[in-house]
Amino acid sequence: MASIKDVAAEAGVSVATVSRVLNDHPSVSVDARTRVLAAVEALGYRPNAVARSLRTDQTRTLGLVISDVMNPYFTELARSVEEEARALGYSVIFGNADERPDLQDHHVRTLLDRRIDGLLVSPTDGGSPLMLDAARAGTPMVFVDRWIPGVDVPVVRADGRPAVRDLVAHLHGLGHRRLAIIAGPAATTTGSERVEAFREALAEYGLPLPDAYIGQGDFQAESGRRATDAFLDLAEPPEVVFAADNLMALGALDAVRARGMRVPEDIALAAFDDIPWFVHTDPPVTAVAQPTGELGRAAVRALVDVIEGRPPQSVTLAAWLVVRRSCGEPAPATPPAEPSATNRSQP
Amino acid sequence: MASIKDVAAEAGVSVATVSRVLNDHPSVSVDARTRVLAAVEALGYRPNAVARSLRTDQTRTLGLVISDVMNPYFTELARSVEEEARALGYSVIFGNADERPDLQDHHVRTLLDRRIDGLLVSPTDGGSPLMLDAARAGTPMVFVDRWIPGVDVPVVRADGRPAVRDLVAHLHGLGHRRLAIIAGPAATTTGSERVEAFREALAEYGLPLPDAYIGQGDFQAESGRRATDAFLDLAEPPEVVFAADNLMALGALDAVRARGMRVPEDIALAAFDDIPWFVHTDPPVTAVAQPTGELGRAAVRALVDVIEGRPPQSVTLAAWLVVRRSCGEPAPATPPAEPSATNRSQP
DNA sequence: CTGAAAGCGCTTACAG
DNA sequence: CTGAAAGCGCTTACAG
Repeated sequence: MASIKDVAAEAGVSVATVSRVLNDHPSVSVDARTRVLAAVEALGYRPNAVARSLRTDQTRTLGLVISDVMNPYFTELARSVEEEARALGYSVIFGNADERPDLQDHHVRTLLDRRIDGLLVSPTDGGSPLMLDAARAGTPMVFVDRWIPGVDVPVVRADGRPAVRDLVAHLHGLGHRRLAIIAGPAATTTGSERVEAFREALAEYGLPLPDAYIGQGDFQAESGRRATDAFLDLAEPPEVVFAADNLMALGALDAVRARGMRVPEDIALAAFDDIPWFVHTDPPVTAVAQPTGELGRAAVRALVDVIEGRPPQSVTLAAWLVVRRSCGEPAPATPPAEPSATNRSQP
Repeated sequence: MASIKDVAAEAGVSVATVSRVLNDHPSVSVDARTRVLAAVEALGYRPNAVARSLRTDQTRTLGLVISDVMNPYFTELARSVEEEARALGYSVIFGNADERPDLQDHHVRTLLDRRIDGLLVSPTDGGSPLMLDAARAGTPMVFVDRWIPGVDVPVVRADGRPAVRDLVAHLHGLGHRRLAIIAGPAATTTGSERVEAFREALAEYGLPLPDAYIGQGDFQAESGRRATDAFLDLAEPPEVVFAADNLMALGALDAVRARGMRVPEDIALAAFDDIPWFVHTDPPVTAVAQPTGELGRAAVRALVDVIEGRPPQSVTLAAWLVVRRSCGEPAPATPPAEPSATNRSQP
C-alpha cells in the first residue's frame, strides 16, 4: 500500500508538502498541489488513519457501548448515533454488552485502548470501577438512555414518567385494579425508574404494588417469560402485566401463549418501548414510545461538544403513550395520531 | 495518559524490556518482569493500540459492512460476528450501508483507511469499483449472505432453494395458484436468487410467475408496502404474497391492514427470514428461516483463515421452512418442532 | 511556499 | 537477559 513517501517521490516534493496538500493547508503553491493530487490519484493513495491518529492524538472515532444490540430500541439508537456521528465527521465503534457488566467492561477497555475520542454509554449496571475511573480521568463521556448517579457526566434520555401515568390512567379506566410490572435490573436507572413511576401512578389511584406483582427481569425475553409464568401461578394473578421493555413483553407473550391463554381477555399487556411489530401482533400492543432517533442524535451532539471543548448539555425528552388493543381498549372514538408502522415518530 | 516510557522509568528498565513483558516474550528475568508489572499496575498503564498497530501493521480489527442494521436478520448476523471475532481475539467495526451503495462505499473506504485486518461484507449492489479493487489488491475479504459473482472471495451463505420449494409445495397444497413475490434489488444475489428459486418451484407445478406478480422491492418496509398495494390494485390480485425479507413482509402487513383486509382470508403472506415476532403477529407468519448465528460465526472463521494465511473455505448452510398460519394452514396434526420465540434455532 | 527534522508510542532485530 | 536504535506513516513547528 502506497505511503506518503511514495506520493512525495512521485510528485517530486517532500512529504511535508504532500501532507499540507492532504490537509488543505493554505500555503502550498498551485503547482505543487496539482502534482501531489496527480500522484495521489496515480498511486491510489489513501492516508493511513492509524499513523495520523498516533501523530495528532485524535482518532475521530466515538465508542458506543450499548446494553443489548438485539433489542430493537438499542438497534435504532445505534443507528441514529452512527448517522449523526458521520454527519459530524466521526466514525463509531460499537460494543454490545448484552446486559453483562463483564462484557461492558471488556468493550470499554478495548475502546479506551483504541484511543477513541469519546465514549457514549448506556450502562448495564451501577457503574464499574473501570468506567468510573475513565469518567474521572477526563475521558469525554455521555450517558444515553441509562445513567449512573453521582458521576459528572451529561445524560441524554427520555422521561417516561408522564407516559406511565397516562398508561395507568388508561388501565384504571378500563377497570383493571391488579396491575403487575416486569422490571429491569434495579442497578440500572431505567430498571428502577420505571418501577417507581408505575408505583407512584398506581398510588394516585389508591392502588398498591405488592411485591408479588413485581417481577424481576433483566430486559431480555427469557426473563419476561419467567416473570409472567410466576404471575400466572399466583393464587390471585394480576389483570395486567406491564413489561419494562419490548423484549420482556415478547417473553410475556410467549408465556401467555404457551398456556393457551389470550391477551387481553385473560390478561392485559403493555410495554415500555414501542416497535413497528407491535402494530401487527395479536393483539396490537399498547406501549410507551420514545423519541429514539432524536435521543441518539442529541447524545452524539453532547459528546462532540465535550470533545471539542464546548459546554455539553444534558437532554431529557418526552416519551408518550400509544394505545392499542392489548389492554382491552375498544378502538377510541377519535383515534390519536399514531406513528406509522415502521417509523418511530418523533413528538 | 501513561506511556511505555513512564512505565520504563518507574520500573527502572528500558522500554524494550517493558514491551517484552507486555508481549509475553520469553527472555525476561523474573525480577524485571515483576518490577514492570508493578509499574504497570501503579500507573494504570494501558498500551496504546494505535501505536502498536502502526508498528506491527495489524489492528486485530475486522470490518463488517452490513446492508441494513435495522433488519433483525442483519442485527443478529452482526451480533454473532462480533461474538466469534471476540473469541478469536479480534474487535469488529460495523458500517451500516442502509441498502445504499454510496454509504457502503463510504464505510468500505473508512474501514480500509483504518487498516482493518479483514473485511466482511454483505454487498448492497453488484460491486462498486472500490470494493472490487480492494478485493483484487489482496485485502482479506469474505462475503456473507450476499455476494458478488466473478470475484475470488469466499462466500458464506444459506441456500434457500429447497426451503422455497417446500414453501411453494405448501402453498400449492392449500389450493393457491396465483402466487406473487416481492423481490429485493436484482443487483443483489439474494434479490435475484429468491425470485429464481420461486420461479423454478412454481414451474414444477406448472404455475407461471407473470411480471405483474413480481414486485420490485429494496428489502425495506416501505417498498413492501408499495409492492403490495400494486398487487392489490390488480384486476386479478395474487392469492399469496411472498416477501423476500422480513421488513418487506412488515410493509405488506401494513398495506393489507390499511385496506381493512385480512391475512390469510383475503390474501396469504409468507416471508424470507424468520424472526421471533412472527410467532405473535396476527396471524403468525410462515417463513423461511436461516441459521443466522452460524452464518456469522462461519464467516468470521473464514475471514480469520484468510488473514492468518490458512486456506479459506466457502460455506453454504441450509435454510428451512417454518409453517405457521399466514397462508391459511390449519394447525398441522403433528406440529413440527418449532424454534422457540426468541432463539432462532439451528438446523 | 518548501523541506529537513523531530516526535507520536510502540516493537524488534542487533549487539552485548 | 537487556538496552540503544531504527522505523512504522504521519504532522507540524522551525528555518529558510
